[in-house]
Amino acid sequence: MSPKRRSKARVELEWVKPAQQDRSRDTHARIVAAAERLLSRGRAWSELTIADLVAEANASVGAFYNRFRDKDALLHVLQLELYAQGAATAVAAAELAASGAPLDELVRAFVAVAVGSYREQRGLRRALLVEMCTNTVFRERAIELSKQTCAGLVAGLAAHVKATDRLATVIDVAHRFVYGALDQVLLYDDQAPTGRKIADAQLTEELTAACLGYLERSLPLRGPT
Amino acid sequence: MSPKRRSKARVELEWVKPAQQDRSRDTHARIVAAAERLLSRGRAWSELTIADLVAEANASVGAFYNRFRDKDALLHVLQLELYAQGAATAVAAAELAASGAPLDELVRAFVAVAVGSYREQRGLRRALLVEMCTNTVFRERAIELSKQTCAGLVAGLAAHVKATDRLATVIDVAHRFVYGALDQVLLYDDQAPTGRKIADAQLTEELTAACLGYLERSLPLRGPT
DNA sequence: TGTACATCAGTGAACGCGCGTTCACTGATGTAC
DNA sequence: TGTACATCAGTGAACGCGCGTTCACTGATGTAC
Repeated sequence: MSPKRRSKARVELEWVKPAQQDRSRDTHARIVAAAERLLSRGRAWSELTIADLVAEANASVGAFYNRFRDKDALLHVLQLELYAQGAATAVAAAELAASGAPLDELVRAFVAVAVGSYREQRGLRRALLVEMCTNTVFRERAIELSKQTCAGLVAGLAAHVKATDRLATVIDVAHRFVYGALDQVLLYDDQAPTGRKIADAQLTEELTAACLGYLERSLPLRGPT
Repeated sequence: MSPKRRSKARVELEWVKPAQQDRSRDTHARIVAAAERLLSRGRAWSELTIADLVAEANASVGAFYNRFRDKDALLHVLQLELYAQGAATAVAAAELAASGAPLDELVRAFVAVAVGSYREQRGLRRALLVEMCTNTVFRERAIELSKQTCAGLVAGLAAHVKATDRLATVIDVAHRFVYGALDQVLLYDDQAPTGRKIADAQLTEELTAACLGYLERSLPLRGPT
C-alpha cells in the first residue's frame, strides 16, 4: 500500500472525494464497475450519460457527484487504474528481459502480454483511444506509459545486441507497430463481420515474427534467433 | 466522369443536395475547405460547431443546411473524398507491384505512399479515426478500403513468393501494423513535445525494414531482398 | 430588350432537446456525555 | 444503554447551457413571352 500512497492521494484530491464510510466506497466501486460494463458493450464515452451510468450502478445522480468531481473524473480514474496494471507489467517485462532468456522467447513473451492485455477491457481501451485524440491529459499519460515500457525493453534487450546506438529507435518503432496493430484490431475486428478476424494466438505469432524480422534486419544481434 | 457517376449520385442523394447554380457549388466547396482547415488545427469533429464552421467558410447556418442534410453528412463527404484518393493509390500500388520490380523496392514504395498520405490531411484522418470507434458506417468504409488495398498487394506480390497459402494473412498483418503505426504517429506525435518524433523518411525506412523482415521470416520468397 | 414569374440560394434569430450539474431535502452512521 | 448532535452519504427534480436544426423572410438567377 505505501508505495502507492502519494499518487493515490493526488488522484483522490483531483478527481474523487475520499470516502469516509464503507457505504461510499461501495458506491464508488459500483460506479466504476458499471462504467467498465457499459463501455465493454461498445458504447463510447460520449454516448454514456450519467443517467445511464447510475442506473447501471444502482446509484443516483447525486451519489455520483458526491464521489466524482465530474463526468471526466471517472474516466481519469479508469485510465489510471488500467495504466497501473500496465506499468506493473512493463516492470515485469523488463525483469524478464534481463533474465537472459533467448531473444525470440523474450519478444514472444512481450507480444503475448500486449495481446493479452488488449483482450481485457477492450471497451475501456477503445474509449480511451478516442479520448486521447482530443484530450492532452489522457494522451500524455499514455505517452508516459509507452516511454516506461520502451525504456524497460531497451535496458532488457541491450545484452542481445552488439551495438546499442540504434536500439532505442528500433524498440520505439517496434513498440509503435505492435500497439498500433492492436489498436487496429481493437477498432476494426470487433463488431464488423468481415471474416478477417485473427485469433489472439496467431496474432501473437505474426507480430512476434514481425518484431524479430525487424530486429534481425536492423540491428547487429548476438547469437541466433 | 462516367466511372464515378453512380457513387457520386448516391452520395448526393444521401447527404448533399445537388447544386443547380455555381453559387451553391461555391458554398459547398467553401464549407468543405473550411472543415478541413479547422480539423487540421487539431480540433475534433465533436468540438467543431456549425457556427464555427460557417464563420470559417464565410457562409451562414442556413446555407450549410441548404447543401448538407445534417452535420454528419459533411464528415461522410470528407471521408468519401479522402478514400477516393486512397482507392486510386491502392490501384496504382497494385499495378506497381505487378511491374516486376524487386520486392524491397515495392515494399518501400508502398510504405512511402502510406506515410505520405498520412502526412496530408492529418486533422481529417484523426477525426475519422475517432468517428470509426463509434460509427459503423465510417468504420465499414475504412475496412472496405483496407480490403481493396490488401487484395491489390496480394495480387501484386504473388509473383515474389513460392507458396501463396499464407500470403493473404501476412499481407493483412503487415497492412495492420503499418497503418497502426501511422495511426500512433498521428495521435501521439503531433502536439506532444516528447522528443520522440521520427522524420517521415526514417519512419518509412523503419517500417519498410519491419515489413521485409516479417516477409522474409514468414514466407518462402523468390530471389534476394 | 423588357417584364413577370418561378425556382434556387442565403440569412440568422429562435427553437428545442439532451445531458451534465446543482441543490434542498431525507436518511444513515458516527461520536460525545 | 440511551439521547442529542454532527457529519457523511444518497435522492432526484429542476436548472441551464450548448449546439444542432428549423423556418420565415430576403435576395439572386434563370426562363417564358
